[in-house]
Order: sequence, then structure tokens, then C-alpha cells
Amino acid sequence: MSGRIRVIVADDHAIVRSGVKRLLNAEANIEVVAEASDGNEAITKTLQENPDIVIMDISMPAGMSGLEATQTIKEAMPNVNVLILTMHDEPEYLFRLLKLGASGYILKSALDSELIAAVYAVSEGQVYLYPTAAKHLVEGFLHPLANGEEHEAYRQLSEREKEIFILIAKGFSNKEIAEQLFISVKTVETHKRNIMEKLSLTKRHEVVEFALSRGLLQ
Amino acid sequence: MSGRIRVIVADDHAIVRSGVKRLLNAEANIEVVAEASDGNEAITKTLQENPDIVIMDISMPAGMSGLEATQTIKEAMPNVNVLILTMHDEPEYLFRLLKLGASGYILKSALDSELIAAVYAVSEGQVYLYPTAAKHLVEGFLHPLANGEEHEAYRQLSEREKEIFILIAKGFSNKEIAEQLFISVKTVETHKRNIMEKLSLTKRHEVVEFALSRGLLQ
DNA sequence: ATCGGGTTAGGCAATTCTACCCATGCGGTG
DNA sequence: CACCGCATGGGTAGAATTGCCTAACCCGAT
Repeated sequence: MSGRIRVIVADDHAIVRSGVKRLLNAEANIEVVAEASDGNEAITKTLQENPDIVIMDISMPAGMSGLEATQTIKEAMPNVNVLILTMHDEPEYLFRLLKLGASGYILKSALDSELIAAVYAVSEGQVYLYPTAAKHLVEGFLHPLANGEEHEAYRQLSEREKEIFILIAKGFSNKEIAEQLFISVKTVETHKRNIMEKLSLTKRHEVVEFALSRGLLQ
Repeated sequence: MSGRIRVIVADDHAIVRSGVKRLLNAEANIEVVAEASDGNEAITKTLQENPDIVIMDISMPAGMSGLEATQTIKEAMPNVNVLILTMHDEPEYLFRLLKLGASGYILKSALDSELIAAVYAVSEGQVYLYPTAAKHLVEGFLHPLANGEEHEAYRQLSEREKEIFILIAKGFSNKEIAEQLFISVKTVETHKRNIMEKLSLTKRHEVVEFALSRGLLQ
């Protein structure tokens, strides 16, 4: 082992950030070399510092999200390992992040020792997943059809369809959507039909559920 | 000043918990004497330790929420000061918690120094609010009608109405709700009308928004 | 015992949504 | 070019929702 593991912490919550920093700096072999409060900053700092690991929160309201930041970092610097530290126990996020090249996925409800274990594992090029994530992954492996279709279906929507999908889930009526988008109610109906078919949904409450489970509302 | 400020940290995220603990223990005059991962544990530990301050997260999924825990603690031990540390910048939470007797309200996105300042302020019986909270409070003071009515309105709903309200927000149709609750569609319509009137809502999307902003869905 | 709130339910007319069908124009691809 | 996906819109018929009114029953409080 050549020196300490150099880590960047990216999280929009300053207190979480400094808590993680303190925790990791208490480890002799780990050093937090920078912090970032949003996705853009995470990328900048990563390019500057060339760390071993970036610990990344998914939901960072200001600017770029953790998802996009992870993608950019892995494209620009594939040797930097990204460890996701989040509140969200959503299979959707998990799958997307693993595809983007994240090396670990751990919840904020994990123990200190688990976070440290995750950092060591990821720094060695291993993958660290918390138990529920591992379970999701196994299920995704066992039911590739269901997962592949269900979780990726949303991306098959066109931009306009996504826009209308969100408005439907938020409870706007066809008429209200038509007025907002300056199009005919008939057009909204057509889009709605196409959306429902693409996502294999039939009821409005399924739309809400779908959006809710993916954090698409707010 | 007689000795150090004794603090209990209640948060369902272990990493946040231990981060705050480390941060506060680094202060010579502050001592974290216990941790809790849900509302019930917060109450038990508070009764055991009789701390000066309980730092409380609002949303703790397992068991009792921070709201109920705050209420119980302030009823049983009014001399214990509760400092709310949360992600939610919602006036609704702020007002309710202040009414329940919380002494401070600070966001997880605050700086370490702000959290420490808050702990000192609250330990002296002062009130510490982050800037946005202070703004909400001033607005609430300036517009007592709007705030008092709007933010407390949900509690005026009967149990049955709350039940139906949630189902509406989740996107179920009147017919679906009627079938689920084994009542007539007409009854659902009546409840819906009463709910909308009580909450001063007219459109379905306002219902969704209302429920969403209060974390009533899931 | 009267009053009010909560839950239940119906009637009727107007509006909206759904479920089918269809068509046009545009841009990219085989 | 022919085809396909996308965004736009229309017609029609029937289902569902909304708005407004009424009303029964129960239960707890004044």
C-alpha cells in the first residue's frame, strides 16, 4: 500500500460532509483531500486532486446531481472510484449508478464501520453494496426482464412525454396540461395514451406510484 | 457555567449521527451523552440521561417521528431543549415544531459553526433559527391568517377524510376509492368536496402538491 | 333533547376524461 | 424514397367527475 487513501466528499449537506470527513480522517490510512457541495464542484475538485475515491450523494439540488457528476467523473477519470452515500434505497438509482460506473452504494443509515469498510473495499477496486442493494441486484439478475423493462421504461419516453408524464403524476388534468404547454387537449390525450402504453400503465394512481418510487416529483 | 452541555443526538442515519457526535465532542464544552435512531429511543434516552439538549431529526421512518418525540419530551421534561436538525425547509414543520416546544431549527446544509452556535444558544434557553426559518416565522407573524389556516388545515380533516385525501393524492379515482373502502362513489364525492373545502383547494394537482409538501405520500 | 359533526347516499346537469378511430408534418434511417 | 418515431390535432360515444342540492343515521356535547 503506497500512502493513504485520498478521498473527496461530495454532499450538499455541510454537516453530513464534515461528519464524514471527521469520521474518515480519524482513520490513519484515509485522508479527505477536498469537499464539494454539488455535482459541478465534485467534478472540479476531482480533476484537481485526482483522489482515489469520491464519496457522492445522489440528490444535490443546486446544479448538477450526483448521477450526472458520477457519469462525468467516470468518463474523464475512470481510475477514480465513486462510492455512493445516500438516503435513497431505490433499486432504480442503484442500477443506474452501477451502469454509470459507481463502485459502491451505501446508505446514510449505515454504521461508521460500514462506511470505512466500504472505503477500503472501493479503494482496492472492489465493489461494496449494502445488503438491500445486494438483494436488489440479485433480484435484478434473477428477473432481468422485469427489471430491465420496468426500470428502463421511463427513458423510452420522449422529452415531451416525460414532461407530460410528470404533470399527470402531479395531478394536473388534461385541460390544465394543455393550457400550460399551449397545445390542444387532444394532443395531451394522445401523448397520455402513448405514455401509458409505453409504461404499461392503465390507472392514474399507477402513474403517481411510478413517479413517486423514482423520486420524479420534486 | 456548571460543566459541559450534555447532548443527545436522535437521527435515523447512523453516519449523520456519528458525524454530529464527532463534531460536538470536538468542542470542549459540549458532550454527547447518548444517541437514538428513532423517536421512541430518543424519549427513553432523554428520560435516562436528562440532557440539556436533544438534537432531533424530523423524519425517522421506524417507529415514532421526531414530531411526536418532541411533543412527548417537552411534555414530560419541559426543561430539556429540543434542537431540530433536518433536511426539510418546510414552514409547516417549522410552525408545528415551534408550537410543540422546539427551541431551535437548523438545516443539515448548515455549517458546522452554525450547528455549534445553535447548541450554545439553545443550551442558554435562547432560540436558534436558520435564516430561512426566521423568514418563514416573520411571514407567519405578518400573515397569521394565511399561515394559521393553511398549515393547520390538514388536522381539521376527520380520519375518514384523511384516508380519502391520501388516496386522492395518490391518484386513485373516485370509483377506485369507493371500491377500496366499500362505500358508494357518491359518498367519496361528498368527502372529497368537504376535504377540498376544508383545505381551500380546487384542483386535483393542488391536493397532490399539498400531500407532497408534507410528506404524506409514503 | 337539541345541535353539530361525521359518514353515509341520492338526483341532476354540465364538464371532463377515456377509448376507440383517424390525419398531417417533420426529421432521421435503412 | 419509404418507413418510423415524434408532436400535433380531430370525431364520436360512453364513462367518470364535478357542482350544487338534499337527507338519513349515529354519536357526543351543550
